Amino acid sequence: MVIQHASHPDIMSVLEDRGYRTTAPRRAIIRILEGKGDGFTAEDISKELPGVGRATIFRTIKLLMEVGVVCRLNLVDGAPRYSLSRVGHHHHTVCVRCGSVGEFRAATVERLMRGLGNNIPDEIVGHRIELYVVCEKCNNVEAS
Amino acid sequence: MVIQHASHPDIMSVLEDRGYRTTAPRRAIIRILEGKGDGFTAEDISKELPGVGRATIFRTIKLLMEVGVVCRLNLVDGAPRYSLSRVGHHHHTVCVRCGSVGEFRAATVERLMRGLGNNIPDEIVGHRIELYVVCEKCNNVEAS
DNA sequence: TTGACTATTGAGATGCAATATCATACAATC
DNA sequence: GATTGTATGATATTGCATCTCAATAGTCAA
Repeated sequence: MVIQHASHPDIMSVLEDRGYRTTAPRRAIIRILEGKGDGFTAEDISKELPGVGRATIFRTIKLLMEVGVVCRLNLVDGAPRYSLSRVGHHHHTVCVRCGSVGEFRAATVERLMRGLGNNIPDEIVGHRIELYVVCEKCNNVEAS
Repeated sequence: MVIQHASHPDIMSVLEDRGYRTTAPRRAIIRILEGKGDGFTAEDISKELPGVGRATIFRTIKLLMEVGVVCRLNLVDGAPRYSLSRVGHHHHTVCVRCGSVGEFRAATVERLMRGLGNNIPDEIVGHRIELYVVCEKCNNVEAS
């Protein structure tokens, strides 16, 4: 169930297919993203690409969200975090110790959500789940 | 399952029990909160209480979150919204049309979350669920 | 009740992420 | 290579929230 190393299609070509232009800043940003783990911030990218304007970073991230390649997490504290969507629909785990972010998906969750529709008067059109966890790494540190 | 009019204990006395002082600004803010529906913003309150400083609004909201009376929603767009926690643990519905916020809780959700623990390597310490819906009101408007 | 102690407040400055503006640069197409 | 319109970058600006610090006001003991 945990998503580990599923590869994603070439992100740049996804943009091209939608008629967006291939530009150097976009390629640079995407290259960074592909190298990063989940849970990066816009600031992270900006630091690694001092030659690229802030606005372009945000614009590109927004673009990538629109095409479904990147998704955004609104954590309670700190700056919003972004992560690559290696699969279409998924949810996130957030480590309360180190802040690392992971992805997961589970069919049971989706079934449950559909079932909830019978119990509330509103029409459900989407959902979002975040699991707060202590990740393996932090758990091991604690144990040692 | 839907939480409708469950009453909450006197909020001010919750603060008093924790040793916080009973002050006029706090009473004013709490009175506003009690009259409001779910999903208000800090700005809403600030507008209704021009005599109270912004900092105090935010400080008081923060305080109420700490004692568990108010909870915060990080929506994708717009300002963060707050709502009274009429019950301890619950989740929110957010109408994608009008932005209204509701609360719900369901035992099945909680059971499911516990079950998920067996499927991911991390230790689950909490969770958060948001349902995006078209609320009854908006649905009716659409139908007419 | 009075006074002292200390939490709390308010006005404005400040921090920080994100967006808007707009002249310029450049990718795509012919 | 010329043309056209998208994309960019520097900067100003917005928006939410917090910090600062002197002044205010709750609380408690006497």
